[in-house]
Amino acid sequence: MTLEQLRTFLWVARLGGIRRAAQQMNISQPAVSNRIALLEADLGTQLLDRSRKGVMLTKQGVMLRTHAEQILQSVERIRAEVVPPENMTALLRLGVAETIVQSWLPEFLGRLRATHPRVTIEISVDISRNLREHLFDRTLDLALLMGPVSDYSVENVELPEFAMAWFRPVALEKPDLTRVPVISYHRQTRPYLELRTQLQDRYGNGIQMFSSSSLSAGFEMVAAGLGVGVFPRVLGERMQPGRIREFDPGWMPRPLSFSASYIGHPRDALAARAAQMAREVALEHAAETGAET
Amino acid sequence: MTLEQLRTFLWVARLGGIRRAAQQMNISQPAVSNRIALLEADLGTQLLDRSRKGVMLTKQGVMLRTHAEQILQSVERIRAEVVPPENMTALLRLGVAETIVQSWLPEFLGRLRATHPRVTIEISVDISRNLREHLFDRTLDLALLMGPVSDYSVENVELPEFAMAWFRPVALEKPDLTRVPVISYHRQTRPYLELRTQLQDRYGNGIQMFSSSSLSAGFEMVAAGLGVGVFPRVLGERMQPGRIREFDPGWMPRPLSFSASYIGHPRDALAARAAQMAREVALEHAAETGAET
DNA sequence: TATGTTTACGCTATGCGTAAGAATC
DNA sequence: GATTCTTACGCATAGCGTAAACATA
Repeated sequence: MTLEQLRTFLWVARLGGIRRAAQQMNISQPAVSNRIALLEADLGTQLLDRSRKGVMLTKQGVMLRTHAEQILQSVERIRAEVVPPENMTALLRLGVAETIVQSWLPEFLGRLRATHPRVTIEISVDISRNLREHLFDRTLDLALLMGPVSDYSVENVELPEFAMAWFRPVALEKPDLTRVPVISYHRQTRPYLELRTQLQDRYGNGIQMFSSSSLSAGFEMVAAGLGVGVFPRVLGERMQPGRIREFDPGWMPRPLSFSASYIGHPRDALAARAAQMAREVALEHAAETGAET
Repeated sequence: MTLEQLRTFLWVARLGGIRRAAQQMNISQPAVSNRIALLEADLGTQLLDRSRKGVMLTKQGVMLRTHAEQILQSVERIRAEVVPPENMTALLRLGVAETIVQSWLPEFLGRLRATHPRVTIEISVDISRNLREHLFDRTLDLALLMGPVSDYSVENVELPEFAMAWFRPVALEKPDLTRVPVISYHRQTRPYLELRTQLQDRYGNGIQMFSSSSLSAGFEMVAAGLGVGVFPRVLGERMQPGRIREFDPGWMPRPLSFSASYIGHPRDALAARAAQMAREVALEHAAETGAET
């Protein structure tokens, strides 16, 4: 019995097929078949019922699964507790929503690289909707996104909220929301949809909205006089300084809630640790700027 | 990280030396060095302090040890619970005291072979003193001996006691213990030593004792008229039928207590199971013959 | 035929033992 | 110099991927 055999067996059990497990593990499908066959031979008992659509666990397979999960969890704990962080070698595929990029991501990356210098970090900036998807297909280990991700398999570490604010070009002193376009997040994000609903409730259907998948582009549009913007307050203080102003039309959209989310099963100790670190950095950042909550 | 590496590390930790671990595992000493080196490289941290006299665990080594023991215990549990007994392939090196051989060993072996047909059983019959020793140097997996073995590393499963009795040759109606030799167990066994003390307390130093490392030889000596014997009562009923008689000199030695003993750390699931089975068989046997307790 | 498995087979790289080297008392 | 661990090196083989065969709906 080897740990690779157990790990392979668990992927087969989790994904319900040898082919799928092979794909997940980036090895050939016969290699998985072989590992399972060796494990079965070693234990002298059948673990899988092979059928047309994938595989089912036998009674022994079910029992093995429990133990195997425990074992691999212990292995994870070894990596988390025994290995000094500065020696930890791994790849962390990190997905980040742009709002985070523009506020405290640099501090977070700095801290992460300081404590885990041998960890390679691979960053994808995307809208939360896509980040969530990539979390599920396991092409991301950790996502800093508009959360939480409500799925039983995902662990969410709550991050501080971002208070929203209205921004206008300097020239436009008293914007009339029924006549000026409102610029905000990407069409497929929650804040965009919420904002549209609220605008329609208050001002009817005549409202014109622009959406931008890039925050800085959105701010640029506001600064250029194309309309007013609804963005996190803290970002306005550092983007387009002097070219935009905050204003109060009498109401505010809800603050944006973010989370650091990762797959909890199988547990990735590094992702868990990084998520906690993200929370710490974000809280410190919020305390300094004093504005996010 | 592989299970072999963890197992090897544990032996090094337990025995305090790479050479000793190699000896224990029946592999070359550089092989052990290499496994440890690979494990250290994998975890990116030093696990052992190499010194002149064996090795010491580092802080990380101590932490790893705990987790590794847990992991290998889980592996043991898999073998014990997931594998059907009839498919369990293993070698059980069994040490047995002759008293057991002469009473219920055959039933025990029969049951063991029935439930675990693929397990190879290797039997050594010896006096308990030597069995105990071979348990410690790990050349025995399980010993059925006069117990218990009082050592923190040994698990003892209590077996039914054997009541003792006095036997005489048919011809010698009323033996005088001060004049007739007393025949019993091997010189280095506890019952022999206890018996000698009691005889000296009661009759002074004049007592003559014969000892036999073979029970059947001891009975033969009694039958042949060389002296009286002190042996488990149940054995007298089947050995030398008709040629010996029980008698009562007014006192009895203490009953013999036996145990099924095995090393508890690292735990051997098969030995543990066999020990329980020995207890069951022995209790049934005692109930049938009705004489042992 | 489409899907998912096992079997067959050549090849690479891991990990063994032997033998020699290095360190420590 | 005795003891114990590491390094060096040739070699066997465990386990990989490719390709083909097999099973089942």
